[in-house]
Amino acid sequence: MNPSHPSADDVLARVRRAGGRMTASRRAVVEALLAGGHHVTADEIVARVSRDHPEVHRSTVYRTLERLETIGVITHVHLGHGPSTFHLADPPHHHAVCASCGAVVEVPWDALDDLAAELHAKHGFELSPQHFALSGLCTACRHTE
Amino acid sequence: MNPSHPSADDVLARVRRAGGRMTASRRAVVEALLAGGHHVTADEIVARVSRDHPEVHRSTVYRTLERLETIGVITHVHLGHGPSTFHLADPPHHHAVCASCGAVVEVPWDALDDLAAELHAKHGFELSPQHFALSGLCTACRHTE
DNA sequence: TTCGATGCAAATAGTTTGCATTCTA
DNA sequence: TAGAATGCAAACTATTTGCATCGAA
Repeated sequence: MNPSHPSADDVLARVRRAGGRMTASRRAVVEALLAGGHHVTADEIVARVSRDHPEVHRSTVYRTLERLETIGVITHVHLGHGPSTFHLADPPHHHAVCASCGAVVEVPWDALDDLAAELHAKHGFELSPQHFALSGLCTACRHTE
Repeated sequence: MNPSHPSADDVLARVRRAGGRMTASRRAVVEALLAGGHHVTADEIVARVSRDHPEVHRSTVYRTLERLETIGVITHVHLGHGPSTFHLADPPHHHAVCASCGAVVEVPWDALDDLAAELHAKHGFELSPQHFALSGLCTACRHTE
């Protein structure tokens, strides 16, 4: 099992271990999540699931994502004004979003170490897994503006 | 005029200079914004405005905030899952929100300088005025958990 | 007297919830 | 066969928009 890209079975096994049940809908959602790439919105998952399982409802997708997040398989991040995006919880990283084209840059977890230290020293604030994206301009957009 | 806390007249003057008109509703919204402290939601402004001017509609509040943001008087930031919060554009600062109690810590603009440099060097990403908050735990909550 | 601003109602996006039913363990 | 999970409809929160009217400059 490759930790950077677990299979649907891996994920469902974790759900079971956490006391959850394994259903067809659940599997469909998990497969859509994994097939959707690094950052997927609930809506993209709904669309993908609907292709093969039109009976699976939006609310089931939301509830499944909530469950997966609770047991730590995924997290969600707000990349902008639109919907949340979900991604596997590992490896931990931050997000920087281009305000112009929307490109998402994944920033290694430890890039914020110094900032975290300063926040802690000066404000007593302990930085924890990033829930909101940093914003700015990516290389391409910086050069065309 | 104290730049850290302009009067309603100051703000309305800027609106006029930008080609906008000065109306009673506009003034009411601006006054509510200034009276509301550092970080106010649109809803808090609506509530405050409604006390003295019940006829002013929510949409007017949103449209006024949009106008103020366009001309650079205010900016808005997403502190969490709820509504956006608005604050005067100066001085520029970032936000760190306690995930437990919701306390907002204002982080000086230059605290992210090193991070900005690293993002730029390694990812070609140019960090720009923060639109999303950092999350973590404030001192008090860190000690009681 | 023009055109920006307003009030209202309705639409929108994203997400959540109550409830009866279904199906896994 | 208990109770977790589902599907559906409806509610909900935050925000935006179309449109006729109003009013500042």
